[in-house]
Amino acid sequence: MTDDSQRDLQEEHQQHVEPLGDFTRTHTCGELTTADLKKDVRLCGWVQFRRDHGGLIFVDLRDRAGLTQIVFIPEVAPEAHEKAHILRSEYVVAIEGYVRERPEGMANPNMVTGGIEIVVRSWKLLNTSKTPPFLIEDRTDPGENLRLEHRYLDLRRPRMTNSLMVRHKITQSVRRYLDEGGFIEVETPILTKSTPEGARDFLVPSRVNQGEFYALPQSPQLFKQLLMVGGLDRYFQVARCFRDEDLRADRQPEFTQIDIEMSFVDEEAVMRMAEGLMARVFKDVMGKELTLPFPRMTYDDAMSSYGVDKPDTRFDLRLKEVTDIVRGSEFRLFATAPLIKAMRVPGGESLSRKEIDDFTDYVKIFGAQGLAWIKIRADEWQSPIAKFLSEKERAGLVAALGLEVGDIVFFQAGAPDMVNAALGNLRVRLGEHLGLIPENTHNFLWVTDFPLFEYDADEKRWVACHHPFTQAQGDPEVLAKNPGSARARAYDMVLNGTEVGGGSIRIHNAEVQRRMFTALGFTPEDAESQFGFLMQALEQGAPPHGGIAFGLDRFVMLLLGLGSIRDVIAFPKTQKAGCLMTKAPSPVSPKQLRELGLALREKPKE
RNA sequence: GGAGCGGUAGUUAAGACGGUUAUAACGCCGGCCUGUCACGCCGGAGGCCGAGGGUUCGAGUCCCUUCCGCUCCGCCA
Repeated sequence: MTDDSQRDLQEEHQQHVEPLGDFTRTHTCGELTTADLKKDVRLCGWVQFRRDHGGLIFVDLRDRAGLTQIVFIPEVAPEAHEKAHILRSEYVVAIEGYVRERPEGMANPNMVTGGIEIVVRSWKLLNTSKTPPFLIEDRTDPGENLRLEHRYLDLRRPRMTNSLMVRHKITQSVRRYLDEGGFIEVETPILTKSTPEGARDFLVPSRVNQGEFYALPQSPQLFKQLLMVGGLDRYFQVARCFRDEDLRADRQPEFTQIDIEMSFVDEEAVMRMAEGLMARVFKDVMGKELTLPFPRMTYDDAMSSYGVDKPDTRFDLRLKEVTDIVRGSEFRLFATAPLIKAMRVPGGESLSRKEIDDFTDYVKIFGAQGLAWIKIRADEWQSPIAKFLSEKERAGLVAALGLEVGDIVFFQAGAPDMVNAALGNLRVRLGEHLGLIPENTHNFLWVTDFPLFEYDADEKRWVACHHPFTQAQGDPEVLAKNPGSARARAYDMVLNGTEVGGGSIRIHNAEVQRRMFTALGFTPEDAESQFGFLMQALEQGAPPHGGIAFGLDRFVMLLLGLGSIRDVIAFPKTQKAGCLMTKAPSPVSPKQLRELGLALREKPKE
C-alpha cells in the first residue's frame, strides 16, 4: 500500500476521534483477573493486536502494565461493534464494559489477565496512529537505528518499559535507604569549571563572559567534598555526569551516578554503608538476600591472579606467573619477555584447533603476538612450543600449575600490561565459551589497595589512578619520596566482573592536597588557579570524609542481564554520540554564535 | 586515531564463481469469517539492493570513495 492511501485511511479514521471528556480509567491493562468478574471497568490503552472475525472482534489492549483482551460482540453492543472495524495497530482507545470469565477452554495461561476478557459496551477512539515502522513487541528485534529514531515507539515495548521501571525501583530503593541513613539529597551545578585532569570535558561557551567556558561535570566530586566542608555530613545525589570520550556498549557520554559522600568516616564505614545499600536494593528489587560482608581482594592479587582490576569471581580460572620457570627456555619469546603468565584450563584439552585459533585472534586485540598453548595428554604434551621445554621446565610447570591430563594451558609473554590484558580477557572469554559462568549468580567483590599513581609515559609524569583528591595510605611523605609505591585509600565494588562503584577517603588537609598536586607535576600557580577554591576550603576546618559513586546505568544493565547500556536509558546516544530522534548535535544559527562571541568557521574548501 | 561486522519491500532476513522477471516471512490494503489470542482463508500493492564513482556486453554481487548503525582497541582521573 502506498503512503498516500494509508494517510487517506488514517484521515478518514481521524473523523471518529473523540475527546477523552470526563472518562476516567478504573484499572490498568495488567491487573484484572477472575477475581474481578462482573465488575464494570474502564480501560485506556493502545491496540496491540486486532483479531476481526467478522462477527466477534478481539483486541489486545496494551498499556505499560500489560495486556487485556477486550471483545466486541454484535449482540451486546451493535454500535460499538460496528465502529470497531476501524481499529488498527497502535490506535489509542478508551473502553467501557464488564469483566467476564472466558468461555470454557478459552483461557490463555500465557497472560496474567488470560482468564478474563472485557466485553465492551462502548468505546472512544482517542487517537489514530500511522502503521508503526516496527511491531511493538519483544519478539522481533528491529535495528538499533530504527529503534532510536522512533524511541517513543521502542519504549512501548514491554522489554524497554520494564527496563525503565526496574531502574525506577532501584533509584527509589536507593533513596529510601540513604534517607533512612541520614543522607541529604543535594543538587550540584551542571554548569561548572573545566579541570584538566581526567576525561575530556564537554564545554559550554559563556555569553556573558565571552571567550570563557563552563564545563559539564564529569562527576560532582569537588562539590560533594565541599558539601562536607559545608557541614552537610551525609550527602547523596542521583547525578548526571558527562564525559566527552568515545562510546562503548557500556559507556554513554552522559550517564548517571549514585553519588555519595560521608563525613567522619574511614574505609570500613563507607564500605559497610555501600554493602547495606546493595543488600537493600537486591531485597527491594530482586527479592534476594545478599550475604554480607562482601569478600575483598587487593589490587595486586586481582592483577596477579585475574589480569584485571575487576575480577569475575563466578568461575575459578586463574593466571599464574611462570617467568622464572620457563625463563631459560629455548623458546625465544620466553627467554626475553619481562613477564610470562600461564592459565590452566581444566578439561580444555578438547578445544579444537579452530577454537584455539579464534582465541588467538582474540588476544591479538590486546596487542599479543600470538597465543602459546599446551594440551596435556596422557601420552604426550601436544603443543607448538613443547619441544622447546626441558624436562625440568615441564616439571616446574606441572608443579606450579597443578597440571593434569585433559588440561590445556595458555601462555602469554611480553610487557606486563599486555600479558595481563590478553590473558585476563581471554579468561572471561573462556569462561563464557566453556559455560563455566553460573547463571543468576551475583558475585560482589571489593578490590582494595590500589596504587595511588600510575606513570603516564606520554606526558612523562605521574597521574592519579582514582583521582587527585584521594588520600595515600600511611605516611603522606610517600607522595614526594616514592610515588610509584604509594597505595590509595580507595576501593572499587565489582559485580560479576564489572566495576559498579568506586570511591575513596579524600584528602582533607590543604597542605597534603598541595603536595598531591606537586607530585602530579602541577606548579603551585597552576594548582592555585585550578583548585585554589578547594585548598581554601580545606583550610577552613574540613572534616575527614570519604565516599563512593555507583554507575547506575551499568548497574541496572547488570541486574537485568542486558548487553547494552542503551537499553536502560530512555533516550541514549549512538556510537557517534548523536541522537537519531532529535538529530542532536546540530548546527546553530550564525546569530546564536555571534551572541556567544564565536566566529563562524568556514568549511575548508575541497 | 585504529580493527572488525552490518546496510536488499514498512520490518526481519535469503540472494553459489557477475547473467535474464530480486525471494521469503511478518506487516500493510481489500474481501470472507461469532471464540480468537503472533486467529484463519482468498486476493493485492509494495524495491534507486545506504549514497556516489569505476570495471564489465552485463553489477545487489567485483573495485574505489563516502554516509549511517553495531562490537572492540586506543581513550574513559
